[in-house]
Amino acid sequence: MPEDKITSLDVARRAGVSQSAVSRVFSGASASAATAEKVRRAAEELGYRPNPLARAMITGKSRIIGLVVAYLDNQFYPLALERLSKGFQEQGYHVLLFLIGNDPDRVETVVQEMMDYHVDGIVTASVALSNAVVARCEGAGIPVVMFNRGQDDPRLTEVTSDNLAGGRAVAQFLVAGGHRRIAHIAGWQGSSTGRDRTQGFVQGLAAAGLAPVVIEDGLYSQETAAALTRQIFGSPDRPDAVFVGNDHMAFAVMDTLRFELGLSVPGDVSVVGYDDVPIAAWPAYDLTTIRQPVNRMADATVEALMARIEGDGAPRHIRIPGPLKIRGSARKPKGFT
Amino acid sequence: MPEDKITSLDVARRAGVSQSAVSRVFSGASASAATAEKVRRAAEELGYRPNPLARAMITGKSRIIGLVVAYLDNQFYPLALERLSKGFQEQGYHVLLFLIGNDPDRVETVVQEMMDYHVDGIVTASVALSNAVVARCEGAGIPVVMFNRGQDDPRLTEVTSDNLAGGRAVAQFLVAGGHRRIAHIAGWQGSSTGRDRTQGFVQGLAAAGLAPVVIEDGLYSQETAAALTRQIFGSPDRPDAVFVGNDHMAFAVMDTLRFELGLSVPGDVSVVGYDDVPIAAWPAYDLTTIRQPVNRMADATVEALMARIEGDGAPRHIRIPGPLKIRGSARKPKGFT
DNA sequence: AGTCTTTGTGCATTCGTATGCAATCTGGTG
DNA sequence: CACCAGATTGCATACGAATGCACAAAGACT
Repeated sequence: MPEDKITSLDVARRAGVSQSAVSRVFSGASASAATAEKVRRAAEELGYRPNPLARAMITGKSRIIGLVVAYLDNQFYPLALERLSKGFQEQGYHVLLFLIGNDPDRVETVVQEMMDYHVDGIVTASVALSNAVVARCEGAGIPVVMFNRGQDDPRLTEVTSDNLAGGRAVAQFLVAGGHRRIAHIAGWQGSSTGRDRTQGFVQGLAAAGLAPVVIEDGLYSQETAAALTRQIFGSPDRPDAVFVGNDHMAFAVMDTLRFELGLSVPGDVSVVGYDDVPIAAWPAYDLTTIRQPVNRMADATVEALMARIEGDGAPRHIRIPGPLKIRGSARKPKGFT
Repeated sequence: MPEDKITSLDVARRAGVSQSAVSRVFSGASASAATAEKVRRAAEELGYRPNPLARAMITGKSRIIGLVVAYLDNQFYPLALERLSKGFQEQGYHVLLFLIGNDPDRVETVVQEMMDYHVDGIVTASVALSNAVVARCEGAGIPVVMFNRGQDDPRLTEVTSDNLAGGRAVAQFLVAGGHRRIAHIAGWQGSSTGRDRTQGFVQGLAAAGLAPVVIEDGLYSQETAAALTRQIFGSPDRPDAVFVGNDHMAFAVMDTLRFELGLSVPGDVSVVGYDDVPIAAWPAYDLTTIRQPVNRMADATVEALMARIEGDGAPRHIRIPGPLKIRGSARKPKGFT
């Protein structure tokens, strides 16, 4: 098994053809059946594999996708990452992963590094992009798709679920359940998802002539959510329902309600989340929530990025609807199932 | 802001030096202070950044690490991934991520693809490697570190927690708690972690003159674990304690015990897990478990791989101890806290 | 049979950086 | 002031594959 650095030239020699012939066979350009056969055989025997780095240098296409994620501690992101990664691999691309925490400066650095590697495209998951960064990618001809975040930039492709509609659906559901004193521990208001869910929710309540008795920003943090829960539900005139900006915070809210405040869910308080991560279906939580279709969102992301790389397609804003998933953490209105 | 393809030659011209001078300044080779200054200034003005692909072609070093993971649905892995990724980034390396599910053939393919990209090193997380694959990496001079899995191959560096000791600790704890009828829903016996934990556990019980009343392979699957729970704890002469091969299965076990079988944990059954993922600390589970120090394991992995890339250091087997984390899901022996 | 296409092939060059070698320069020393 | 060691620098080439161009071969057609 010959292992050391077989180049196209080696193959060419063995097949009795020129190096360019080998290149053409492997890059799909025209070649006669006879030549192709000889080349393939020789390549097989030598264990030749084209060097993607060399190829990238000439063509400018690396077949690498840059993937930027802030954190992985919300189950939604590992799942998205999994699907995205597999999707790109199926398309013959590879994934260069960057985890940046929430340091906005890191984004700059990281985008720069991706451009150094001549990535063919970039996916950002729940990461905001400054105008300068977007402009730079645009200038370099690198398409960018934002996953699960929107910023209304016409140069960007965005894939989100319909957070506005989701928020509204939660409002309707809680109202239909007879709740009138409803609190909202919101998703981080610095993010489009957080804002949209809140906005939809407020609209939905308004349509019923109601308003949240309290709105606080949970910052997508379990600690913050737990603290807010103590504050909001610590007194006797507490609300009897709460819409929480994502599932992970909702779990913290439920735990705090049940194990610290001794309240029953949904007996004393109805809780609704957002995401429908797998944990939401675990019996311990059995959380009513809006389903974000991760897989469909990831697939759409892959598809959209591929389209932009191939050249077809302008930036689009893709919004995927997410149904309400009714479970046991919130009082069920009659007629709902 | 000049954005298009600035090369070292452009910088050279502007700085009035040769291209090689530029190269030397950026690759840390010798250069006079004056030249370096001129070059840096010119580079700065032009917005020049060295092309890592071109560099990789010459040097054979890509500064890319290949990272292979099977799944991300056990919270342990996203956390590991996060830490590993950040660690490598701090060292100036980049991470090419491969998710392979549990298809053993994918490993072959994926390793081949990593070698195509001339990765400087490979980390596999909970993935078994065939001898052929190990040999090929060895032959290509690419160091491999296995994270959280061992296969006693002297050519490989492995980082695991001390699963044997962990299993033993669980046995001692349960015995000290007065349990005598103890079941074991094991981690996948096709993995070293699963086998070692089981072996340690059995040894630990044996030391007290006991043996598990039943051992079944939970395959690291929640569905399987739930099904086994029904089977094992469905009859009146059920065990009063169970050691589960990892936390994620333990959550399913607890849910099944409580919500399907109507049993109390730890009242009727003590449950102990393995990993101490963050969810284990959530009040709904409050799971007693063996802590796998993810961060320390990841740091050790980065460090070990770096060492091997730099050339120093032979393959090592690194075993990091993991303490028992006592919470509320298992009866506490007197004297333990 | 002769000319025009079409298809396939090889030659030479290119991508952007690193590096061996030889030439030049620097400063120190006798 | 001449000379030498050491430090810098530029030149040319290499890494491995892709591609424009010119040319050769094969087929199409009158």
